[in-house]
Amino acid sequence: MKKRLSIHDIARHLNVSAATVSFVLNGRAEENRIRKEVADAILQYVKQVGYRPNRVAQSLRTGKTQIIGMLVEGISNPFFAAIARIVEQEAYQLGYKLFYSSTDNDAEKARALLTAFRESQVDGYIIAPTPGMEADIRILLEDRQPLVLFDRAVPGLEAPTVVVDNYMGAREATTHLLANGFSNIGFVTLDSLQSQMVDRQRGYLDAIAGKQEPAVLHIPYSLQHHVNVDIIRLFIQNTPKLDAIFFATNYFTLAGLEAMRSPGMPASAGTLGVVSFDDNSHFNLFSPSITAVAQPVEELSHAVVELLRRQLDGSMQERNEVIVLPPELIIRESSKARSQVVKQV
Amino acid sequence: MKKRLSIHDIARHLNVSAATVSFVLNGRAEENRIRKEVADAILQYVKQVGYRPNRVAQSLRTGKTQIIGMLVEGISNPFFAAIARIVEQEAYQLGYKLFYSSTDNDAEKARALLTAFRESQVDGYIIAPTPGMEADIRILLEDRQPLVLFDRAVPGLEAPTVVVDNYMGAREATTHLLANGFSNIGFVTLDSLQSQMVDRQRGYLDAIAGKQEPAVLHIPYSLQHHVNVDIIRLFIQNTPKLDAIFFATNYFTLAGLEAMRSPGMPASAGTLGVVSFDDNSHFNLFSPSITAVAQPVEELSHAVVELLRRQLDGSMQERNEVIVLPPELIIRESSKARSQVVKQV
DNA sequence: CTGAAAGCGCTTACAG
DNA sequence: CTGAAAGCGCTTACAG
Repeated sequence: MKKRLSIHDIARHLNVSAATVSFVLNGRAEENRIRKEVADAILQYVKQVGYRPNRVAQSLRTGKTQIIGMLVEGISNPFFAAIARIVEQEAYQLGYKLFYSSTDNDAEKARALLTAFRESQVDGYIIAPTPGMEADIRILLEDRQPLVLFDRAVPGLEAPTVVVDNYMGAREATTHLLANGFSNIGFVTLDSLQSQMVDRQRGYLDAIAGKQEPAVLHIPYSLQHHVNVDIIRLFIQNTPKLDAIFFATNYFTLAGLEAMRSPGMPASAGTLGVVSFDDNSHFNLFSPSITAVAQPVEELSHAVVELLRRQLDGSMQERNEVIVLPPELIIRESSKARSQVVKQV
Repeated sequence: MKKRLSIHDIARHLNVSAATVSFVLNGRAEENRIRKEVADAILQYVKQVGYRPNRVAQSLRTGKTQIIGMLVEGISNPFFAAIARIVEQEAYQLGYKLFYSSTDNDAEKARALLTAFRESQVDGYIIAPTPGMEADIRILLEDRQPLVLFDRAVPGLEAPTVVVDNYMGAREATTHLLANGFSNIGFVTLDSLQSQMVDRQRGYLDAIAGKQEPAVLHIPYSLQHHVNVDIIRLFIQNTPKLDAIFFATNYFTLAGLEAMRSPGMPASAGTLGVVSFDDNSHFNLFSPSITAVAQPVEELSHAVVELLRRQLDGSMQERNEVIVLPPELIIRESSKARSQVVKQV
């Protein structure tokens, strides 16, 4: 009960060698011309005693762990949770387990996690890179570790990458607001030089160019939620002509909605147009429901796994493919022209 | 660059034995009376070449992986995501990595995951048990694997467990609705015999006893979201006097809110009182904001880690401790008295 | 104070 | 057709 059986225990009991057991268990009985009776006896006995090979020993011997390490920004962010979920399933089909951890966008933490993955000999890496990870990723590339970046590119680094067209998504969303009659659109974003944020801001700026002055709020990362709410509240109060806000990421949308409802806000806050980057399963339940730039989570996950698979099986030559997927604007009530909103209330 | 260094490479380069390097690296230089110059030279060289021990080899030798395997129902469920996040951090403090996977409440999938954990030689298990997992968990217990169950108990199984008081939470929520004048409260729950669901239903039934007839809707697990919406819509339409609904789990609340808004619903649907089991960071942004029975996620996570720690370090004697935490009713708008819209029958 | 050697549980070239 | 042996990279009791 206590002691787990080893392959030698199995072999001894059946009067064969460990090698024979190993071949049978790995489906290589045929090519090693093991007699069918022997193979069957092994399979039957293994099943009977519930023998399970020790993956640690297998890994030490083969150098493969069949594990993929994934670094997301935060697993409680629905966007990353959804991707992790799908990647997990697809990886499983390929015979890999997926282990994921959250970086909180902190390079130190990301580095520690990467080291842990490295020491654990994972077979491949899927990474939403934090700022400051460039050197670490470069080392992985030099050591020819299978690797895919997603959600954001690392400037100056050629690596297999999957991103959405953040620029297009942001420009389209802003243009949509303008078309619906909003004329003083604010942009609330992360104070970050990460590619996805820079691109979203460019999209916003290009859309409003010549039509209004920019009204951009940069919020530092990893403040507490209620601080974000306060900052956005001040922004709204101090930007008098504001009639709409485009939030560059989903948790700012939530903070922004809370800010608009907080006591002491000007009445106009309730009628601000709203668009969010990143969709959320709850956005259609809000009142008004929230217009969002949805990232194609399925396609994105699929592309990530595919790029990794081609490295794992050695079929990828040049490791510089960048896949850019189009986001989709999902139009709901929060961005409707004001007259329509009034009718609804 | 390509070949990773082994402890022997380090030893050879410094003209010491691998044993010496190993002792120094593991902070056991003192007790093995390694000369300080030797120890310093090793540390310095190791740092210089960036040597990283191979955890796979360490694990094979020591039998410990410093990994904890965690099985949740679904990592994209905010309740489980929050717990996984906190447990991950606390485990990390104790020197353990946390690997989590989703069972989807499917015993087959859970069993496969458990096998994978087992083969990977994880040092401990944290499990939200699915129905039908009893035998598997019993085996783990018999093999004296460190183990904590959470969110639900397995009837007939003595194991370290952390749950909230589902009965009290549900009874309190129902009583709250009654006190606010609702008199025909529906209960929408999972068609499941799992302890947490059974307890919530008992809480509801005890609260309404003698005050109204039960109006319970049992929905099978793992239907698609829109099917849940349809089922709840029919339930509302076919329960004419219904004036409030208590949803037994968070995704039913979301489906229910969507059902209430769907076209063709009686006007009264908009004024139904609502309480949800499980809070959600978005519930205060809904209109009306949603009253919820919140589980104490921090305390729960902390208790789970503590119970596991005491098994990992051998300080737990009897493995039958069950920790029951009180949930908290968070009162928001959706359960307010509807004095002005009371229609007497 | 330090080294040589065994062994964790596998896989795989090699020999017969 | 099958077995004996080496070796993956560590740790640790043992010897000196």
